[in-house]
Amino acid sequence: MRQSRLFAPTLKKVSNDIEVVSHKYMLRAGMIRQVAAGIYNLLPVGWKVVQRIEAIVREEMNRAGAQEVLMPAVQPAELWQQSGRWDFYGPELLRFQDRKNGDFCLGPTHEEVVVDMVRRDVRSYRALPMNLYQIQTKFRDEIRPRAGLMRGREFIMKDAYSFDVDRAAAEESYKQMFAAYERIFERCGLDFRPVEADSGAIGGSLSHEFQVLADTGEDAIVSCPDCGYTANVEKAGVHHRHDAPTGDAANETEQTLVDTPLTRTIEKVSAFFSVPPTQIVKTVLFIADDVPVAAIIRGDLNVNEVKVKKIVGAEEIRAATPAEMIEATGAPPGSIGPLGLTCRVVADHSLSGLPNVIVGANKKDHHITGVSVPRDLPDLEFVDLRMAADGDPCGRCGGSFGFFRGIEVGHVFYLGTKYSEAMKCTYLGVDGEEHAMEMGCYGIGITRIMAAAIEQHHDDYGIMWPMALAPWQVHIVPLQLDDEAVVNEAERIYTALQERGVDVLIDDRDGRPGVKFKDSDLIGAPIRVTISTKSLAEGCVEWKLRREKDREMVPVADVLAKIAELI
RNA sequence: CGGGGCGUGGCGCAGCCUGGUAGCGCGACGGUUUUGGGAACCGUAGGUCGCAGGUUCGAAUCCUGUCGCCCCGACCA
Repeated sequence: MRQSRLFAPTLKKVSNDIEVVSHKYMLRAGMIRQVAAGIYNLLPVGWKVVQRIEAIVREEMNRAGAQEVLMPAVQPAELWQQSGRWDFYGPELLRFQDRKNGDFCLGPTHEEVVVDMVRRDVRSYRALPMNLYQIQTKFRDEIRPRAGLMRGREFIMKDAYSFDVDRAAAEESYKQMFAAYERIFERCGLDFRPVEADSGAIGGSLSHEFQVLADTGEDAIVSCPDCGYTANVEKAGVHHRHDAPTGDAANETEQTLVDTPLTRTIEKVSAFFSVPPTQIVKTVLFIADDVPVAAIIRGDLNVNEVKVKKIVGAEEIRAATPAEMIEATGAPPGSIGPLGLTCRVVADHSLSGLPNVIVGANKKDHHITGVSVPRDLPDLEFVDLRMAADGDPCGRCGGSFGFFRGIEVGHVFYLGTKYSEAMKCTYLGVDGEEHAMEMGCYGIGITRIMAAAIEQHHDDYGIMWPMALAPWQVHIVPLQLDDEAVVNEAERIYTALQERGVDVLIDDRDGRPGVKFKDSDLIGAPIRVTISTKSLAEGCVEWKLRREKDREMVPVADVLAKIAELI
């Protein structure tokens, strides 16, 4: 590509409130431009990188035996009503009507459509297993899109769906996809971890996220250095060490009702009584499928909503509003507690056996001291409700969790028969009976990979593409365009590389060296070859790798071979 | 959905508090000189100040409403 013709409007500056590196550099390198909140144009450079990622994904998906299809972005409500998600999905699903007032939506995912496609034409166990994938534009009307392509409303996704005869076969498909994903992210040059994840609203029971390590990531992950257990904090099990004091009668004290004005938070209660947060019971009220549930935990810890949801077996869960708290407990936020509640109470292991704690009194601005958990709350069952944090004991082995942040670039789910049953996607088995197909679904955020790659590969000057994702592997930068020798040599290398199938960009613009170097660093091709009057006088060109500081003079005759070594 | 902020030539910003000629830097175009890390000079073009009302002799500036965008939190396959 000739840079004089390239539509890559590079910028020296972007607005001050663009903070995330990948967002900034994609704008500055002229890869993307915003159209609306969370909606972007991909300019030639950005699109080229997307195509690189897509090519890798296709190769590995095909290698894993999946078949590519293309499903529509616009989907009829009817299918979503069949799966039950038309009512369940909420405002993230962008709905609209056609001219005949028929209901439609823009697909945020494609379970419904793919199941419909398969159920129409796949009738026999002989056709299974089957794995169908597509690379397609998704739309999710996110509450708050942010950080450029990191969380857009419209984005490009690879989604795959596997169909199998039984659970064992489905798990085999899952494993194949898992392995394919490892190869894909490896080839993309990303430092990533597969982590155990909550399966969320999409359902199913077995689920892993592929997280790219980055401080700007939105997800929190804990990992145990001892046993290797790695999980999203939403899912991570926390070990219960039995280091809590036992409920000795000798330690037990009388309950006392205390007037505690202005103590709405654990910190304030802690300060009021001059006791550590570990001697306070934190009570959090949730509404699980319209029913209030109180979760209690030691004051220094946080309740994991997802764990509560699982324990009570709810479809949906949310924090209660202040009005709901008063209705359920008689007290506003800050004063609720576990004693005398009529709603269900679930307790974290951390409270087991505690003899002398402070709880909310379920009376505005009052707490009760001297509460003994074994004596006063004898019927509790203790479970793991704790939001995993840095240093917490690993749920598998009790080791100490490390904490890091990640960008979710892939997610694999085992779905079971959730959709196939709801939508009657069945096959005729060897036994001559109809069976619901066992499904899995597997997503990769293509545009998000591009953002994640930049998060991991950049410096103060711009992007440092991994070879596999680079829009161009080689950037040729001739400096003196009025020097025929310089131009000729640059053109010779340019043509030779093209003939060898190398993707190469030549800066044939008549500009000053500084401008060319800045743009080159910004766009981030891995190899830069600078050709100047000075270097040619020695029979050399200047060789510079984007990732490395040093430049090197390389004889003109050796350049092509040297490039071949790296590509 | 709660909190905060911003909409002024293509881009980045000042001006607003205290109403009275719309300004700076970059970019673009023409020219001269330049050419190893975002050049200098001369000249040119380009703005209904997000939109709609209101107050006023007069509104980018004050008031009301509205739309859009950004950030934090909550939310999220």
